[in-house]
Amino acid sequence: MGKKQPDSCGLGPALEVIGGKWKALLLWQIHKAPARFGELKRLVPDISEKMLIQQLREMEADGIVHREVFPEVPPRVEYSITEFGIELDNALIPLARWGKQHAGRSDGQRPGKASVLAPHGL
Amino acid sequence: MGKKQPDSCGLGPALEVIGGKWKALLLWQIHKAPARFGELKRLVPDISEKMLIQQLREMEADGIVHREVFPEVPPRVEYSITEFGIELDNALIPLARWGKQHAGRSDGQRPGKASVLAPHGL
DNA sequence: TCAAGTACCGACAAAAATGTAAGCCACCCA
DNA sequence: TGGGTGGCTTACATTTTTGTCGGTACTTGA
Repeated sequence: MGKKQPDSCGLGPALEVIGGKWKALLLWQIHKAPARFGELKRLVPDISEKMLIQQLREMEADGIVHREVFPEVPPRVEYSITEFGIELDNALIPLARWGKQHAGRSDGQRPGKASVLAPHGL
Repeated sequence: MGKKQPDSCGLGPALEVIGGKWKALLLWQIHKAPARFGELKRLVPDISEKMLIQQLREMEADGIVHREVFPEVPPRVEYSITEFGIELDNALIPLARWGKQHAGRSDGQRPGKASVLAPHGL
């Protein structure tokens, strides 16, 4: 396994970084303005703390968000988008536009799809 | 449920249509040339027949691929990309380029991610 | 001393996505 | 009559992802 097929496009790595139920939404929020943990919790009320921190950590590991701890009291941790994340964000714009334009054909959902990917306000 | 948040981007619907382990790869193959069921099976050898047909059906329901049965013998079913699918494909190009450029930072995978999304030659 | 706020961690469980394996039906060829 | 091909369908199992809930550590304020 792990062999690359000769005709691969770049969607694999990209979807690994931005796929899943929450990451796009989080990137979207963070790109609008840096935000702290609790703030994100409020902005995305349906996410559990576990998922929030998990996704943030993965996005940090992937270099698309930056985590900064301010040694204040009470403690403050701020998440902001990186240059790299901005590039990704830009690359997502056409896709977002496509989704926006064609949102609502067979809307609601296809029967049987419970929509783990982005069931929210994406 | 189903309420849209005021500041939604269009990634929700888009990821619903193209997300998951196989769809991008299938769209990629079909966009290169129309293909029949058995052909796709050969082109994407790791996919099970069940997943193949399931994803094709969903993509058909989403209007990005077209299914045509030729009343020949032996039976022939051909899957081709629709106009709508081509638009999606185009919208994916920047993302694919981003992925290609930056594939291989923390490559292999992040620890603990088993990569259900596109573990292949995407 | 007790509650509340901030930013987490981790065991366990539910839910969703994907995989396995078998079978079906119509037809051809031998 | 039997085996092979093509395009599925179905029941069941496994893997992956997401959720629930409780706990930690520190500090301020009542």
